[in-house]
Amino acid sequence: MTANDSPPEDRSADEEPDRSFAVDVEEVLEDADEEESPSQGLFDDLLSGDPIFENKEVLRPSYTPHELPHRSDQINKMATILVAALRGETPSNILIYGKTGTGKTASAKFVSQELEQTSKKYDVPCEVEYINCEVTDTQYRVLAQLANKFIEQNRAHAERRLEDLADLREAIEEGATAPEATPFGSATEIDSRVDELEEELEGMEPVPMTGWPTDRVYKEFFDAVDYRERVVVIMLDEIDKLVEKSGDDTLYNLSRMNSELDNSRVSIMGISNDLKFTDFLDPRVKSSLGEEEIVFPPYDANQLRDILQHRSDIAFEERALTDDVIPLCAAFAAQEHGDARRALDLLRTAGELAERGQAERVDESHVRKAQDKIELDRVVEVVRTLPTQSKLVLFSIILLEKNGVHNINTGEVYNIYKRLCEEIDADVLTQRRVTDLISELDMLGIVNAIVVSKGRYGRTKEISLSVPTEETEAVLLADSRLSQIEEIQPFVQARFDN
DNA sequence: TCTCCACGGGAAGTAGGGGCTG
DNA sequence: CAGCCCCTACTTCCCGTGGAGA
Repeated sequence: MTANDSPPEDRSADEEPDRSFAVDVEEVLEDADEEESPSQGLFDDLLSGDPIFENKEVLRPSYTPHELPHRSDQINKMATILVAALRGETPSNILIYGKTGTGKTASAKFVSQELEQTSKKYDVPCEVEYINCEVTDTQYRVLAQLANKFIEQNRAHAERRLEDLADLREAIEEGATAPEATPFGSATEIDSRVDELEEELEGMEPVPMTGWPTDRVYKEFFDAVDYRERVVVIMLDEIDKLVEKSGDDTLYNLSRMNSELDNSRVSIMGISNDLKFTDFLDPRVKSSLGEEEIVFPPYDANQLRDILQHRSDIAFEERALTDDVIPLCAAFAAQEHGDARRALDLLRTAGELAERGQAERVDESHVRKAQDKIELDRVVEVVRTLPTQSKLVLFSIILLEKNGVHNINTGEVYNIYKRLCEEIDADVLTQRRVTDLISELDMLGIVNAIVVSKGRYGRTKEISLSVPTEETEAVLLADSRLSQIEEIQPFVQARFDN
């Protein structure tokens, strides 16, 4: 991962139709053994049926809709605050709260797009930078990423100026007298300006992703922002993750920047899933960051229905859905705390299942199947990408569960875990560490661990699996290291009998 | 009522890998 | 190269703690 590999131009290419076709091919091949193979070509059958989707992209989470039903209040409030940027003033910092899938990010992105467009229209320098703090979760990385974005922009800016100057220079050389209006009357003045710019360009080297002291990165970022006059809105998505992992230093630094900047103004827009995260903040940061607060309440089933209806009109062919599909998706998602992302996912998956099953229309059964599939996919993905040590811990829990032990406690898990480690020759972690791993599994929703006190017999976590045993075990055993366990399983089991 | 189990969980420290500067 | 710095993954140390049973 290098710092300067973010060419945003690729996006349009990504969205070309043949890409989604490519995905479909994979899915078809994957399922080829399940379906009756037709006598004709592999694809003929699939193409011959009525298509269900008209534009599947609309249902993906990456899609930013042009209209966000039931969010106009929040959007208007954001716009009223951010309009200050277009007047060249510093907008108040904004904190946006709301659970996942309540349209926070979509609304914020929508508003920032509008803001940037309007700023171009009126030629006011105003930029929005989006950072997802779940990915970029340390002060260093946030600063480095911001610094690099601005450095890149500044480079582009300086390069444009250079081109302009070159044009001017050429014009002068061709004999035309430079217009009085230009500040660079003579060729020599242009040359010295060119030299200056080239020197500036030399200084604009990207910040490495690791290695520098943080204050140096901060300085670099600071200079890059202050390079020219503008208002910068920094959008920190999942800001609670950042605070949780690396404290409030980043926010403190960012919020006091304005007092030191000469040319530009910075405004922070924080987006958080967690209503209480400001409790951990320094009071100064808290008050400056929370100048304006906007809450996104969860959608209820009716609102979800509107949203789904809205998108499905674009996404699906006419009459591709039976009447009960959208209400059912909405109801399922409303149970999951009004998560619109989940609702859209459900609808898309249901559509895909119908398409694969070559059904003419999407109906209720597809939605139910989709619900199961999404849950299983999530679990499989999470388990598959677990580090080996966590896999071993999880495997220990599964072994215990399979042997009829319920309300498993930490000690039992640790004993089995130790045996497993010896068998596959892995490092044995301390019990302290293993409890942390169990807590992590709990947070991922793979196991359910509650702390209970058994009086005389101590205090422990009671652990139970919250995912299907067989499927999870299969995923674990697919790991190259864990697969060695398969043969020693009877041995481990024998330990229980004594 | 008091004890004391079997851990939970906070804090601080360490090792090792990556990367920079001079 | 040494001397920094940062990050992750872990260890060590240690101070709780809810409640069954003496």
